[in-house]
Amino acid sequence: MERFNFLSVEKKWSQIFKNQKLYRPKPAKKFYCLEMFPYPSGKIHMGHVRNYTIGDVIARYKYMNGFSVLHPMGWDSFGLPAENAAKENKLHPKDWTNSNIAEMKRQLQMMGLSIDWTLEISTCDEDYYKHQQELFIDFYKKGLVTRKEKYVNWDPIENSVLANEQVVNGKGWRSGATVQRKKLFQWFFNISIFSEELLKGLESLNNWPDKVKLMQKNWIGKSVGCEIDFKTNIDKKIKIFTTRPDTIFGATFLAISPDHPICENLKGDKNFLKFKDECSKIGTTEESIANADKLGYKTSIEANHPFIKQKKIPVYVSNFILMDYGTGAIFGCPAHDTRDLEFAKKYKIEVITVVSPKSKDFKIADEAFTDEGVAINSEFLNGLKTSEAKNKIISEIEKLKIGNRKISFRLKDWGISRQRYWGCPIPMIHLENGEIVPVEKNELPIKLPDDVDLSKSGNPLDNHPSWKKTTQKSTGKPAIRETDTLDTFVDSSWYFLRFCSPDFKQGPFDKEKINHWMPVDQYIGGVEHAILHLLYSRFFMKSINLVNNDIKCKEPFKGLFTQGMVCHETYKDTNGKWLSPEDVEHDQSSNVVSKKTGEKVIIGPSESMSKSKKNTVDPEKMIKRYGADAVRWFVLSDSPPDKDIQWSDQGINASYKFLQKLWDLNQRICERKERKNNPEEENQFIINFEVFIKQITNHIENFQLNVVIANSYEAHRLFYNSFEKNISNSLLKEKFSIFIKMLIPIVPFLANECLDVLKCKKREEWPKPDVKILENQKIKLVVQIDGKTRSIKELEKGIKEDRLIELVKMDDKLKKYLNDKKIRKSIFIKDKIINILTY
RNA sequence: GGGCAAGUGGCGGAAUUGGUAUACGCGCUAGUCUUAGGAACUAGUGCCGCAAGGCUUAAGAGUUCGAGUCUCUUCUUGCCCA
Repeated sequence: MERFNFLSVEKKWSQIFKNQKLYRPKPAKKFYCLEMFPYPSGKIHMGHVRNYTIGDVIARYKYMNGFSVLHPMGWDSFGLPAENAAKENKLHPKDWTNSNIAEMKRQLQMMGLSIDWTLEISTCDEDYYKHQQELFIDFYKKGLVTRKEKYVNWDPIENSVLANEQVVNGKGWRSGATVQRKKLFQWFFNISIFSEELLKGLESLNNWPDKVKLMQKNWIGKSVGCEIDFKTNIDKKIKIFTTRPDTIFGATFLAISPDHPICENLKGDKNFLKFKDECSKIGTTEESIANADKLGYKTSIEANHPFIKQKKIPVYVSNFILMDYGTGAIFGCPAHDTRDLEFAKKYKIEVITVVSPKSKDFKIADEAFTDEGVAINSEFLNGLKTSEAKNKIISEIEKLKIGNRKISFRLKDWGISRQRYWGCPIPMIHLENGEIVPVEKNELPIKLPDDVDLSKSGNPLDNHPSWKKTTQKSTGKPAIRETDTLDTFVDSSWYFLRFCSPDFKQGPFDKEKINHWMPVDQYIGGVEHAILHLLYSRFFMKSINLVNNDIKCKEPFKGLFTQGMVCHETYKDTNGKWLSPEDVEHDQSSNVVSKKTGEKVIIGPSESMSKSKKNTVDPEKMIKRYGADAVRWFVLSDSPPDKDIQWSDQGINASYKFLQKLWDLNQRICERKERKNNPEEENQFIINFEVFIKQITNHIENFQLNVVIANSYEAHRLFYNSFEKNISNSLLKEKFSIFIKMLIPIVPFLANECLDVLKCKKREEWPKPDVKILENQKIKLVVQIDGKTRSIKELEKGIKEDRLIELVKMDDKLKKYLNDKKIRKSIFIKDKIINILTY
């Protein structure tokens, strides 16, 4: 028999897939299937293969179910690596990027994806970033953009500002350099004005993983509390923020940040300056502050307790209060806050218990009680539950006009300035009088200069001899261009809109097209973007709604799926150097050894594939060796798509072997000699097959693609075993063709080729299980006696309990379990189970 | 430190959501065919036991006729936030 020649079959079908689109005419419902677009780093990796295979299964499946499917692809092509590569290889970032795109596109096209490549976009194209500059100006005019001086995270290696979320453990996420604190003028998107809406919008996202919604919720970090002004013995008040105003009667100190304005009064105090110095040594990241010893400096300032006359409260400057959060000042209630208690013990501050788990006597000893409870020792709050006490005290505070209810968010405005070359220029100009204004829209795009010197340190656009010098168009006055470029997260915050009308000239998008295709019905990508990219995209959608009042879509991604990573064992030689999977082999006694030296290799844990650990597997090599279908099959087969998957040579080999078997069976079925048919056998065969239609359909709908693969193995076995049965050729072939059709989304090359051989023309429709056949099926009823399963009986549907007990009593095998015992009770679930209980 | 997941054979993992635990795949064992097998095919494969049978979903309790699934306690791992 002829073996499956994937090389020629893939060649044939990729020509067809290239022009095959998944659109259908009008009455069909739309389905927008999108996978996160890649950064063109050079070559595709297994993570891409997994991501785009999952997306392709969904896109093709939805198409077969009658949807008109938008399935585009593009390139997230601005970013620092292009500049670094340019420095190393003396290639212009544009050339480096574009050649990577060409290479990766070629590789993606080997995979058999149902992408409409006519929609391809690249964020570093002028055609794309021109419209991004338009959006920036629109946002600016709506007050969504500000420029402010702020402490920033400065990465000394990248010579650039990092967003908070790009600082990991006090280090730059890419460079690994220790981040410094620096005060700079920066451009910001005012994402925080949407805090409440971004939080609320999460509730409508039913097709998002709960885990992602929770992460976003925590990131936005809404806390309800109040601000309270404390009078002091100097002429300034101290405004504090607290989420636990109900503990005010337990307040025994105030703590303020070393950066608090009131500290200006202490500038002459040598001890204070020494203390402040000490604080800055600890570092500025929230983590190091949380882990550091709680330090305090007792000032001479005293505050008055707002509800206890004559009570004076000491004011400490403390290293664990951040100026950025709330008002930069708190009242300390040691009894009910862990950090406050630690602080109080260290400085021997009074501890007053004001909340009790029950209403009885209760006193704090070694551990703070931070849960909700009942107020005690709190005058007019006594006996109230925490939530009631909060409301009461806040209304009291508001009555006395010493503070008010306040909702505070953790979400900060999004700093978008980057001092880099390879990014979208910010379309603003600085006039000589200090005014900063947007350029006219008809001047767009503000293009990046091609002739740029990247070898100097600092901001390349600022270093450029002439680029920044310009004039204001309306007045002819000289002006200086903004030399910061936009964070690349901006590029990816609206690309899904551009895909709906990638050639639209008059603006970022054609509203009609957006109203048709948006929202993205299914978005698929890595969980590492769970917070930032998704939050920023949601912000863009809200902002665009603010600028345009005729856009229907409020949330960009209706459905979200986050796939797991592709992992591989790691290998090190005896010198501790990383070895790639290609450098190792199994010797005769099945030890893993180095190919070069023959020495034993140390096998490390399976980790996410990365170049630094050399545990990557090249997708193109695998496709060339096993075929694209086998690679697709494997990345779906071994683990649930949302979990990590282990790449394994045995696994890909098994996939390859199975697809060969499937091909063999396909051929055998085509050449099968006719048989006398037996209606009963045929009937059973039909029933068995209908079950698979139902299972495969349900499992795709639930994203259980690994189970779809398992079902397919089983379905194959059904046909394999039915080959010798008394089933007519036409029936066997008809059902087999339906089975192969269901494999189109998973293995499009093989499935389409099989269908050609089977001479099956209609292949655009997903089969529906025959409900009648499934309903008339016999059932398998579990018989338990005293809770133990003793038999499984195949019976007609709808059998009655009495009749069943009769059957059990007569059954030779079951009789003995009943012996002569009397039946005490039986639990009967129709068509499912009977549990007979004896005395 | 806080929050959220998860823990099922030698391994990756199923389980119609409270009703046959271990589907499917890998690996392993035996056999057939082959010059050969890292090919193909057949059979077997949770644990104890010759068997009848018993035990088994991290550990322990609880609810239930019935628990991998629900509740509580403990342990372990992963992720996110600090």
